[in-house]
Amino acid sequence: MKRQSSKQRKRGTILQAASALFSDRDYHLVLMDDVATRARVGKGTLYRYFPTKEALYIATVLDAWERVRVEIEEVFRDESRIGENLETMTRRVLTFFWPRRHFIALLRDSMENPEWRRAHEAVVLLVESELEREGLVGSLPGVDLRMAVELFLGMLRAALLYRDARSRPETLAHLIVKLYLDGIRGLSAGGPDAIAPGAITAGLVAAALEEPVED
Amino acid sequence: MKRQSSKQRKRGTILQAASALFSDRDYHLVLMDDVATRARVGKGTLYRYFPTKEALYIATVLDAWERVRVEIEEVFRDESRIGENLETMTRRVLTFFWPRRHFIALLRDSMENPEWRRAHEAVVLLVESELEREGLVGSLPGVDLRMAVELFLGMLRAALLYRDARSRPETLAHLIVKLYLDGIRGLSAGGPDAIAPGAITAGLVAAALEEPVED
Amino acid sequence: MKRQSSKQRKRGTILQAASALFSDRDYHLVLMDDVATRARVGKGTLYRYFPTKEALYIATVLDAWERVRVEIEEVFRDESRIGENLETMTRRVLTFFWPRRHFIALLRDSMENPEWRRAHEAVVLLVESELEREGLVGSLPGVDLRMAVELFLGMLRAALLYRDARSRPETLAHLIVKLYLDGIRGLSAGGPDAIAPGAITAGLVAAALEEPVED
Amino acid sequence: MKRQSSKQRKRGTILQAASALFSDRDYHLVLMDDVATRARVGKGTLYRYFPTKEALYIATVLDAWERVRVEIEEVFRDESRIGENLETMTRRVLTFFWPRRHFIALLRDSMENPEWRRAHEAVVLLVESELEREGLVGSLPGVDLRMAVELFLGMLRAALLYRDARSRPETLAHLIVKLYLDGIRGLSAGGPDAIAPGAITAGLVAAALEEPVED
DNA sequence: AATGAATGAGTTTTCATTCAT
DNA sequence: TATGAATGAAAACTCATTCAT
Repeated sequence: MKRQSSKQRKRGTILQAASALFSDRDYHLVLMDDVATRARVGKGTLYRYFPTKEALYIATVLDAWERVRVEIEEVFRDESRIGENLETMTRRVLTFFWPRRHFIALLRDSMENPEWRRAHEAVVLLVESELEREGLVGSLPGVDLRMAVELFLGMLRAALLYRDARSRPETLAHLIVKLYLDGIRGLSAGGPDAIAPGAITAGLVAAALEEPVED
Repeated sequence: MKRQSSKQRKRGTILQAASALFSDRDYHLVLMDDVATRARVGKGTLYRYFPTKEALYIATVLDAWERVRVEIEEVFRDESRIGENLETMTRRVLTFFWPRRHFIALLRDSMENPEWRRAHEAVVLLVESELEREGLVGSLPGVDLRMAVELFLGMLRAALLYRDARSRPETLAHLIVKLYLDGIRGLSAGGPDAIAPGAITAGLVAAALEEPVED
Repeated sequence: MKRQSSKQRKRGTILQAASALFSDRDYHLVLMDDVATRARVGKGTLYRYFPTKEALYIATVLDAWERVRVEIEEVFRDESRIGENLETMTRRVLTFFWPRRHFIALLRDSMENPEWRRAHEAVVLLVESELEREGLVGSLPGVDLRMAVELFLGMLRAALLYRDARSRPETLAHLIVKLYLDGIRGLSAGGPDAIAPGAITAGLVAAALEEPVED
Repeated sequence: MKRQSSKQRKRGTILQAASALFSDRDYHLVLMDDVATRARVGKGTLYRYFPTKEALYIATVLDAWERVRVEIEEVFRDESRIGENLETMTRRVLTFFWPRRHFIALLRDSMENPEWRRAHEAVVLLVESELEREGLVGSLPGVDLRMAVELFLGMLRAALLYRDARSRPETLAHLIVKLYLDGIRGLSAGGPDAIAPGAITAGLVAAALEEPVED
């Protein structure tokens, strides 16, 4: 059962090489030659496993999301008390990405490609379900649950991208989760007033709109 | 009101064309020909103002950051009560970027280039000083002020990237600021306990470390 | 009579700037911008005096040959005893080009352009007539006078191109002229035997010819 | 007879194509596309063997010098009587270049590039050693051996560049060598007087010096 | 099945020439 | 008449993809 076919194993090797490269530098700075060299296969072999460079890239990103999903799912499988799961997951994700700093770059443009969107969605849903299970956001007036999760993930990304030498994944995980949960609780306590949009200067909106969007 | 030299005006025209293109698609999918066509100048003219394509790109990103900084600075110039400024700023930034959705892509990898890092830093410092002025984070035990700001910006980015058709900048601004401020206040109230890192499975860390970072 | 029109003066200025540049580096490394800058005129002005870059280059080379011709002619105008004139001329030419080392580069490809060929020819004829007047080569059996002159000029070029720090124009002039005249005298003394071509290995010629000339 | 690796053979093919083109027209008039077409390889292949156009050009010139050196060395390997070798070599070089008239253009600016200078030097040394072996120039008072060789090569170049339809390599070889050797012998017979520089008009030197070198 | 040499379409960049001021 | 900003045709070079071995 565990034995992968030699084919699958080589595919994995290539994917791993591509991951390392794509998360380190921009798509167009990674040459197929580089991938082949790193994976220790001939360049032609790459094309036996992935029809184009883009296909390889897409597979790489999907694979990255999948790893995150698995990482998170594992945590959520065991039942614990509220708040505990979220922090464990956060800690785990941060720890996983800690030595793969640039790996996060692969998770960025997730909306462009339908497959990526789906992979991103899967993670969002997972976190969403957890938040709901913990009774945190379900009843918030006017708050979009999906967006609430995205905000949370946004903080995770920021933490990974802008951490400094003294940062520790555990400390950051605790910080982020506490901040987030307290914030969320504040929202639900705030009542209808909480979502009052606040007056916005008509002029500002007008200005923003009159300037041609596309240029 | 201030008359710009013809030179500055043309530079601006080119920058605007480049912005539109670079925020719509990837660097390598934007041809200098495209920029020239859009800016309605000859290709050679591009090179009179920017020595290379990369220089043009860098200038474009710097310009984007500068616009954001100006946007924010304007708000922070007038004194108001706590929370008000932050929300106004957030609303303003969101509104500014609302019709320039992909523009945010330009602000991403800000750490790669020293100039970008500096531009990013300038914005972070601005927000930081505001948070401090409002007495929000200065006294937080164990919380890195810089990181606190990055987390906030991370939510802003997420909001812009993953907003849906029903999202409104004002609503999101209110949501984010409330969540953030409540969370921050919770942290300062939490005391030393708040930053207890929480036990982390030794195995997890070990696993993360033993796996070659580079793969 | 001496007053040149302002037009002629400016033409001269441009030509001088072009000379300095073209003799220092290859044609395609000299930009019209450089010439304009050096001549302290606008780029457009260049085109009022020379229709194209190539025309400017051609004029530059012609001008260089003309300077050499004038230099030589002056010497040949006054009558002296045999050998004296040739050495004086040689000394003069070497001295003239001494500080203009690369200038000689301008005089190279003289066969390509009909005007250059004519200018080159004029100098050759001048030297030729001098050699003949001195009774040196006129009666040589089987020796092409024209070629005899070219061989002499070939040594001049070599002297200028490959001189070293210790070389002095006067010493070289003396050396070259003495070597040349003694050589020439030897030829005329040698009799018909002197020009027996010497057997050439048939194989060598064959080999040279069978290899496609154009490759 | 010696089987070259396919790699070396293709390199040779490219070099040959480049030679033909570069000796026919100026560097900048030879397009990499032309070279590729003539060598019957794809443009990319050119760059697999030579990193830049300039590198290809440099290699072409080096190759030309190398051919000449080999040509000369072969002659000098067998011992013969004085004067014989020099004429044989000259004949051989002239014969070799006879159908490759423009090829000589490749050997021109040999001082610019250190590698070229070395290649040029190698040929000079070869001839130099032959002259010395024949006891021709070693004892010349005040005559720079190196320069003596350069003068000789200067005549060779002139012969190739300015030959006409009736010229024959054997005749020219005989002429040049006789002229040269008689001249050289005259020098050694001339005694110290021979190198008296001859008075030079102070005014001329002054004029040469005062005129800005750079114009 | 695996390889890596060969390919050429596609890009950036240069610079002689023009022309509005 | 003189200028130099603007232009775009032309040229070097790259790299994903193919295919003979």
